[in-house]
Amino acid sequence: MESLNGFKRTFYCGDVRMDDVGREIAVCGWVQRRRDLGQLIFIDLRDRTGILQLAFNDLTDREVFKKAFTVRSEFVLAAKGTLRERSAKNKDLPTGDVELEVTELRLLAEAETPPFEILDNTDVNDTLRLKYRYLDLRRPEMQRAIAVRHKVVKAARDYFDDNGFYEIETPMLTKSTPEGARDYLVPSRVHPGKFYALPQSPQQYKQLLMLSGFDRYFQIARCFRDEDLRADRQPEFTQIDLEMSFVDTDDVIAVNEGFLKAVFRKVLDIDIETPIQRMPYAEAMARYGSDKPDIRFGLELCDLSGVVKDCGFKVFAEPVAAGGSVRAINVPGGATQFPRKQVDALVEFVKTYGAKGLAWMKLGEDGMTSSFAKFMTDDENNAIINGVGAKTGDLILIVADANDKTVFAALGALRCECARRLDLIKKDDFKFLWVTEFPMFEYSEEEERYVAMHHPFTAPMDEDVSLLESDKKRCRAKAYDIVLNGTELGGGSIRISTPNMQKTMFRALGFSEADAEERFGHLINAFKFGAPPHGGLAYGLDRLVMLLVGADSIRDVIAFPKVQNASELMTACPDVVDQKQLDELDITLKGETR
RNA sequence: GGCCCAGUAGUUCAGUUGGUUAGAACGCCAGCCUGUCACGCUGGAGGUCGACGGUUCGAGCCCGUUCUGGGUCGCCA
Repeated sequence: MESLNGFKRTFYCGDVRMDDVGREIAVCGWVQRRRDLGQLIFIDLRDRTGILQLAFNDLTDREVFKKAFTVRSEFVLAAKGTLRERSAKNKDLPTGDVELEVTELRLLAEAETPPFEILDNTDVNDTLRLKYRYLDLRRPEMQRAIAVRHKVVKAARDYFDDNGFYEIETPMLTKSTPEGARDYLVPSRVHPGKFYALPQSPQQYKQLLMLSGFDRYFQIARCFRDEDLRADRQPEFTQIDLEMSFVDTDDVIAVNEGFLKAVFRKVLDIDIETPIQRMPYAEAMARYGSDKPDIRFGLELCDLSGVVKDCGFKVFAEPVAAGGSVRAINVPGGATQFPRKQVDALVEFVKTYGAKGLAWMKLGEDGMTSSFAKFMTDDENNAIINGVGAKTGDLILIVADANDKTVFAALGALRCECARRLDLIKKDDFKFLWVTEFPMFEYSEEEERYVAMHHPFTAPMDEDVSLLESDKKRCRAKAYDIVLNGTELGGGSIRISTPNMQKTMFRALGFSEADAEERFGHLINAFKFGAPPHGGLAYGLDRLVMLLVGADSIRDVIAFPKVQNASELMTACPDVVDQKQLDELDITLKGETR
């Protein structure tokens, strides 16, 4: 192999054009492909910008040609020569009008045949991709995702700097707070038996920064949550986190609409319309069955509780009587587009969300069929049809449950499933939505108490302060989420900034004063010294990038992601450690673990 | 913790009712080829059918267990 030995690259492969013809240029990169025509060899050289064709001719330069003959896929080359116009052009390639007539070639590294081809649109097993992540990342698609990620971060730094925000780092080794997600714990050598926690978010620190007078803060913050993974959830992820002083909801929203505008302009050259539509949580649930509705398509929910509350069909009447509801989606054209088999699949689909079943009614050309017709009178059936505004050819899908949460969960998911099956979703459409006025509390079956829906530092809406302790179910918070195409991109709130309100909040959550002091004493104490009204928001950077590049999995926008069981296939971590390390940390493992 | 899906050549897949020597494409190797660009042509190598156990005269195929990966419910203040 040869060394660089003074070789200087003058161009990236993807950057050369007709204007550069005649120039002596030098490029470096990996061999995408070699085409051997006998006395001619072409090599496609790839770097992060694209591909440039290198040309070798046995008759013109025998020595260089012989070298090119030994080259294989993924070899690392440096090539110098004169750029010339091609006799046969490739209009599919940005550099397709030109090629490099190589006069000097250096083989910087050989390469074994990779376990999979370095190509876009290859559907290689995830296990293999992740084990050889460094090869997977060579694919142009992945290079683009990582580049977009960089652009978003750069846009964030530029935008927030332009708007008077300071970027401030907060600690990675922090105190464990049992509310919320499970913490990743870090043992302390200096304090045997004690543990740090990796941050789930910089929440408390950024609030303290407001109290310290920094007024506007942002951070590209790594966050950690020891919970199960999903297609859009990793245990280690990145937030674009921000906080502002002397603001109310409208101020935070305005700054963030500016930010989203800037990002979409810089990354996709798309103009987002502002102001972005806002919708209270209650309306989002009622119309879409979700607090992060995808508003690119209709299929809205319809409440049939009033229509069916006295009907003869127990499956409908009883849940209403028990305080639940009966709701429906009307799928236009569904009667013809969903044959019986697909409807059965939808029935199974809603069961995964806890629904006991899915009642359906088809308004076919040749009459009505339904899964419950025999339990209903004609008038009752007609009331349902009129209730949802169905026409001939439509399919009505109904979920009934004594618990509204189940009805919303099932229909909210069903709505999206139907849209997917009917191909109603345009992938390049970006529909933003602010969801506002979230409930302050939600009831935790597991803990048998009300817990903070957002977090315990969220301020209640001014008109609902009196409900904090008297009517938790109806109490709303100054919390808002930014939703894009059915994905929660970010969320935030106006925070509690007075010790009294914070105490009331902890009391409402059922913390004793001692509990609150133990867990959040530093914050309560700090607020005694003058906290400005403040609020902020945090984006999931990974999700934002996912949507910008149209990726289906969050793994495709993270350079080195974890798999479903939270391990990393390339380095095979987590892994066991030496006994010596454990001894230093005063940690004993249960026998069966090792 | 629950449910669903997948695992066959380096890769992506096919493999009929359980039946002779498990196939294709791409990739890889060799030869030929002066304008290719998914080059072409000819030939070749390459398999623990994820693993273990069972049923059977006989298992890639059926059954059980398990491993790996994916999706999802719970969970994710």
